[in-house]
Amino acid sequence: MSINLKKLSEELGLSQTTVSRALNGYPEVKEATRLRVQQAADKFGYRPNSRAKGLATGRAMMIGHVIPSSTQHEMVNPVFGDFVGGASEAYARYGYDMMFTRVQDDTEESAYRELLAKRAVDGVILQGPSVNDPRIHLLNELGLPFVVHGRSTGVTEGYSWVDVNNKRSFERATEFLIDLGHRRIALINGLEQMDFAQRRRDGYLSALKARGIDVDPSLMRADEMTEVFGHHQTRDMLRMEKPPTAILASSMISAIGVRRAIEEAGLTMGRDISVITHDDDLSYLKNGQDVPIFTATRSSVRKAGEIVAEMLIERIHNPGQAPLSRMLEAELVLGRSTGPAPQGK
Amino acid sequence: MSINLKKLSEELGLSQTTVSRALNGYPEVKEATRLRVQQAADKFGYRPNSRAKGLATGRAMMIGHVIPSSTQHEMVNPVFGDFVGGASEAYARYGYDMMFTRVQDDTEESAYRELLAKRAVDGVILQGPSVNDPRIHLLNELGLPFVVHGRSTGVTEGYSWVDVNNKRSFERATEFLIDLGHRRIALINGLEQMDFAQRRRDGYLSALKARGIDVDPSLMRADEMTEVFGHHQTRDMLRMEKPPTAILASSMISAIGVRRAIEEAGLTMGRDISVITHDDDLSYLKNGQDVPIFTATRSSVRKAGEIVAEMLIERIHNPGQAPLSRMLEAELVLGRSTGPAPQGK
DNA sequence: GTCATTATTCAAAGCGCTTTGAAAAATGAG
DNA sequence: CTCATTTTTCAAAGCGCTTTGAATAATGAC
Repeated sequence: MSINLKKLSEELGLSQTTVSRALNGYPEVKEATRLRVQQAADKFGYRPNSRAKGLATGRAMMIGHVIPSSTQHEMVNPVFGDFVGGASEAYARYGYDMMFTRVQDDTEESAYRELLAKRAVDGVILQGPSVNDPRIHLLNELGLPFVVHGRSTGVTEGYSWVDVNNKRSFERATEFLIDLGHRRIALINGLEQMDFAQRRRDGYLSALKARGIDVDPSLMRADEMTEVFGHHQTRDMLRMEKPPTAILASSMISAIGVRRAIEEAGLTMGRDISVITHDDDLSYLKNGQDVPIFTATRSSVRKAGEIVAEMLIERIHNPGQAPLSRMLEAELVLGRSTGPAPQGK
Repeated sequence: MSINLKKLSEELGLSQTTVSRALNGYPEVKEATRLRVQQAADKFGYRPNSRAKGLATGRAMMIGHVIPSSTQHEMVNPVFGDFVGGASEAYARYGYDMMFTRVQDDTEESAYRELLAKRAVDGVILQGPSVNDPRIHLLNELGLPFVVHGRSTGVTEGYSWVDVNNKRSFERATEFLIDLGHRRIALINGLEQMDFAQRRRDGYLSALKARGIDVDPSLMRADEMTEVFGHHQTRDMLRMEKPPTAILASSMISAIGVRRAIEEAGLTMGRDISVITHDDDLSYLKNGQDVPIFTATRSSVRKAGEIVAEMLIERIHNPGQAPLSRMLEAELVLGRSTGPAPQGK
């Protein structure tokens, strides 16, 4: 079988204690010995068995991500890869690995309990929080370190989070459209129970209200943010008696569908109808090269993943410390999808 | 601290042996005892510590995925989420978890060695193989069970794989375009060193050759399959003296860019210029609802993930067995993006 | 050269589980 | 009621590491 600590120490004529200490950088070992040990370890390609090490230290050096299987689109979704990419960047820096557990939606709670009981992870990241997300209370109760990507309206107890200022960014986007003269502004949002969707709607409504513009519920659509959804809703709204002159979309993917519907209707985006989308700055779906295709509220989800991961590691290393939080501001980038509201409409 | 086997067995007045056996379904324990143990375990929410269990059994119940950090777009890419979603579905069925390790590109080899030496995983999945991928030899040498998603041209030793018949599907797509009267057919492919890109090109070339159509190298473009890339290359080609009348794209994402460029040029897709794309059948990026947007070679990458995972588990459970393989045929779905070649062009 | 310090090294216990080999309990044939 | 068999349970070893408390070696003051 492969080399282990016992064999390595026999090979060196040293005790396991000394070899272990040498490799883990403890001060009570002679520099010359440490060097000798190090070289032998390299030579034999020795790596401590992670399970044995974890058992002895009580630390798994592993971060858990729990993926409910039903919420296919919101989780196994376009941002997933980039978010995970950012997070894993941070994990790698601190020597952590990441683990995914897939669960049936109704067993998500027990999945967390199990993760803790099995001592499989040192902490978890909670993705895609809904309004009043019950998982937060559960995790607090369990005492398992966690950080939420997003927030959960309605939850009163403390928790650590990293979130984009969704309300502010959609408020700004809406104001911008109003300034351009738009009055009939549609919102193509993500699933209503998702917290981010709620906040974006709040921002949208708050801007309309501040400018005294009536809210038309038929201009507000919400569902999973697929391309098809964006297309479908836009086509539908363009057939209305008084169609919107501007559309606010919650993701680039749905915005692409919006664009498709606009063009199918023989209209031109940015002239006949304006579009602003949220842009997660995905690596494979850049918003154009020099000039952005869409005017957008931009915030890198990859960066967010990195920050979330770093915060979690911080919390794992300093348990008992008060919850942390970090608000990220989205930037409003101007593209070619917006223009003055057409006259006489 | 939390409950463990020792405490549980004390609680029950039984030995650890019996409790362990009862929970693991061994036959040499009285049914009444098993029931009593089971109930107590449930009551206390007992779960065996996975690291201790792994140490004792020598099995990690964990599958590894190694993600090279440079290949951002090809790995942290749109299909990543769906592929992983499918795989995790299969893992869950067999009680495995999945683990991701992020590595610097130049340390990928040592990452595998380390994974093995640390005994952190029972097997790994190799994603995104290039032509002559050196990782295959490495993994064979290490004796770590693995399955490749895709194949690697040039590698002569045996290995298990699951792949789409990329050559055949692009051959068919090209033939289809030729049948429609197209003669200047462009190929907007993925990175050249990727094996799938190579095979698709082969299929494309083979169809052209079979019909005696000259190959124009200026119509063949290859790079990371982003939206921007599809757009850029298409715009570029449309400005040629003799622009293509049809375009073959390697992914929906680039096809969306292709479409954007076509429309920006004032042309209509399906009439002025035909497009066929490969469609991974992503959950958030369906190719239209009833009528597909694009004529496409379709093959679910989610399904592929599931098959790959299942094959890997099979190999883990039966080591030493001859390599397995599975070829998936893509289906050619007809959408609105293709039509007869325009006359006089 | 001696003895108190300090620097190194070591043996053994412990992390929480599985599993081997042995012991105890139950069963049944006679 | 015995004694051989079969069931059921148990004590202890082992998985590969870290870490405690003790032992040994090196150092330096006198």
